[in-house]
Amino acid sequence: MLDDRKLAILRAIVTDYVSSQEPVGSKALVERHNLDVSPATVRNDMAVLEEEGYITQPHTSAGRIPTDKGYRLFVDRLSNVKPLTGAEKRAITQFMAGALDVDDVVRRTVQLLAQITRQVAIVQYPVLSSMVIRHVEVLRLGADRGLVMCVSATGAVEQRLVALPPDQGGHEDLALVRGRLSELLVGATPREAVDRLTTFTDQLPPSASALAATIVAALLDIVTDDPGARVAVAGVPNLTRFGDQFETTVKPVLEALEEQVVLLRLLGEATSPADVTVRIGHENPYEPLHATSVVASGYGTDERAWATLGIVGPTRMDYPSAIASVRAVARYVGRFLAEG
Amino acid sequence: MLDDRKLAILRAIVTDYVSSQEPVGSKALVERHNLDVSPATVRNDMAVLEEEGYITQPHTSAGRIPTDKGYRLFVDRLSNVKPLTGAEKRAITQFMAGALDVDDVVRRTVQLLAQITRQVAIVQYPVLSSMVIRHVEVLRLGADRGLVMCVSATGAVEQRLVALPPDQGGHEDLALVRGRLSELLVGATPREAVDRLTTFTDQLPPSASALAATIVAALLDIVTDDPGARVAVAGVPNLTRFGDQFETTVKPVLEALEEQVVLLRLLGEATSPADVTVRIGHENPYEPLHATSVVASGYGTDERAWATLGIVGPTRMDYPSAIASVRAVARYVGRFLAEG
DNA sequence: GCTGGCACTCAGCCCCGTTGAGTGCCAGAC
DNA sequence: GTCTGGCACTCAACGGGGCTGAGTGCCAGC
Repeated sequence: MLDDRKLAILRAIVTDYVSSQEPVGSKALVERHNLDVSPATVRNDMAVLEEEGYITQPHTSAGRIPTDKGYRLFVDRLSNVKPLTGAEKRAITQFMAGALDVDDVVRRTVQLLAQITRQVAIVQYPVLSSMVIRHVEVLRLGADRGLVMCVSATGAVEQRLVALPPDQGGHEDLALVRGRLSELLVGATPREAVDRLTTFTDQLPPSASALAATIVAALLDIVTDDPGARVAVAGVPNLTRFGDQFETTVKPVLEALEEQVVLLRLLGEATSPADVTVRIGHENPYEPLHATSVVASGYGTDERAWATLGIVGPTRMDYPSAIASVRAVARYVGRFLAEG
Repeated sequence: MLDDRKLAILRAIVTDYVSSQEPVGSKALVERHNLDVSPATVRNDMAVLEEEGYITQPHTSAGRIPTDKGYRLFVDRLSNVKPLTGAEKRAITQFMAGALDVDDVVRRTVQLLAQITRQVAIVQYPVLSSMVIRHVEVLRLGADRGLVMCVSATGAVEQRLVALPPDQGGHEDLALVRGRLSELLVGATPREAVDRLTTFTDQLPPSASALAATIVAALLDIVTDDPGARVAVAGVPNLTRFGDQFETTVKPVLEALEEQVVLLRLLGEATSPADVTVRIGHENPYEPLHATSVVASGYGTDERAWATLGIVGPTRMDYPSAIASVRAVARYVGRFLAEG
C-alpha cells in the first residue's frame, strides 16, 4: 500500500512541517529533499497519503500537514532517535551536579528537561511506595495535636498532622507507641508496612490504643495514598512560542497543569526509560489536549520504575529530539537517585 | 486643580474601562453615570485630566483609558473597598475547612484566592523564622549521609540532606549531638537558634565536633535562609482571559511565575492584612511586568506578619474587589493558622 | 462656566481585484 | 505501469479604496 517513496515523502512532510510550521507543498519537498522525482509524482503520492488519512490539507489551495495518524506512523517507523549532542550531555551532568536531596533532584530535573526540550516539562516525585522506610517519628505539637512523619532511605520526608487524645496519661504511651512503630517499620517497604500496621493496635495496652489508632491511620495514609501524587512543572513560558495556537494549545495546557490529577493521568504508567511513551493528539486520555502530544517515560532503577516524567507540547513537535531528551534525562536521573 | 467633577469623571472612566475593556468616550460616560452635564463639558474635563497625565488616548479618534497614574489616584482616593458578598464569605470558610497541615492550608488558600479574584494568585509559605522550633532530628541514612530536620510548632517541616563523616565512632556521638541540639533549640525562635548554634560546637568533645559542625551548618541553613522562599501559585489559566494582551500580560507573567526570586520580589515585604499593598504597572520592581498590577498583603497574627500573599493581573483590574478579597483572605488565613 | 453645533480624525469594516503557491488531471514518454 | 510536463483551476493572503461611526477639539452664544 505504502511503498518506500511514499513513506519517504511522509517523513519529509513531517520534518519540514515541524521545522517551518507551514503546510508543505510538492515543489518545495522535491527541492529540499532531492527526491529524484518530479513534483507531479509527489503530488500523486500525496493524494494517496491523504486518502489513507496520514496527511491533510488545511484548505484546497494549500500544502499538506500531517494528521495524528501521520505523526504516529512517523514516530513508529520513520524516525530514528537523534543521539544527544555532546553539549546536551554536558548540560545534563552539570545541571544535576550538587543536588542536595530528592526534592532538589526533582526540581533540577524538571528545569533541565524544560530547557533542553524547550517544552513544558512535568516530573512526578518518586513514589515512596517503592522505597524502604528509614525512620518513623511521632511528635506532640500541642495539647491536642501531633505530627506523624515517615522518612525513606533516600531522604524523602512525608508527614501528617493528626488530632491526638488530650495529653493525660503522660508521655509514656506516646514513647511506647513510637518505639514499637520504629521496631516494626524501619527497613520495611511500604507494602510490608501496610501488613504490619493492620495488626499493630492489638498488641498495645488499652490505654494507648486510641492514640495508636490515630497514628496508624496517618501512617497508612502516608504509606499508601499520597506519595507520588505530587508533580513538579517547569518551562511553562515555552508555551508562548505557540501563541498562534492559543485556544488549542496554550489554554488547554495551562488548564491541565492546574490539576494534579490530570497531569498524573497524562504521564500515565511508569515505563522503563528505554521505552518512552508517546501520545499524539487524540490519543491523550484527556480530551481538551487533543491538539497536543505527550512524551513520557518512567525513571528509576533497571528493575523498577519509581515515577514518571515527560513533556507536553503541540502535536507539531520534534519527536526524535524530544524522545531522545526524555529518555536520556530519565536514565540519568534514575542512576543519580539510585547511587544517591 | 482637580475639582470633584473631574475626579468623578476619572472614577467613571476607570470603572467603565475595567468592566468593558474598551476606551470610554464622553457621551457614553454621561449616559451611564447620570452626570448632569453635557458631553462637551465632560470632554473639556477629560482634556484637563489628559494634560495632567491621568488618562490617555490610544489614538486620536478613540475614547480615553486610564494611565498608571490614573489608576493610582483611583485606588488611593476614589475607590471604596467593596465589602465581600455573603457568598464569598461562605466560600472562604468552606474552602478552608478541614485543612490538614500548613502546606495544605497554603494550597487551599492559593486556590481560593485565584478563584474569587479570577486572577493568578501567589501565596508565600509561612516563614519559619517567625515561629518556634518544636523538634529537631538528626538521622543517619547510609554510611556517609544523614538527614537533618527541624519541625516548627505549627507542624511545618524543613529538612536537609548532609554528608556525614563515616560511621566509625559508633552511634554515641550522633546521639549526643542530637540530645544536646534538642535541649538547645526546642522552644527557641529561629533568631535565638542562630545565636545558640554559633557557640554550640565548642561545648562538645572533640570526637564529635566534625559531625556537629556539619549538622550545625545544615540547621543554620534551615533556620536562616530558605524557609519562606517557597511560594504556591494557582489560577494560571485565568490568564487566558487576557489572551488579547499576550505579549504584554500573559507572556511576562508566565515568565515571572517560573522564577521564585521574582515572585518574592513582586510580593514584597509582609504588611499587616489591614494594609494591602497595590503596585500598578511601572511601579512594579520587575520591569517586564510594567503592564500588570500586583495586589498583596502580609498574613499572620495581629502583631506579626508571617508571610505574604497576593494576586497578579493586568493593570486594567477591578481594584476594589481585588483589594477586598486579598485583605479578607489574608485575615482569615492568619486567624486560621494562629488558632491551629 | 456650561452647552450645542460643527468640522475633523481615524480605526474598523467590507468589497474587490491581483498574486502566487499549490493542486488535480491528463496525455504522452519511458 | 509508472513517471513527467503541461495546463487549467482554486483560494488564502494581501493591499487599495470607500464608507461608517464613534469620538474628539474648538468656538460662539447663553
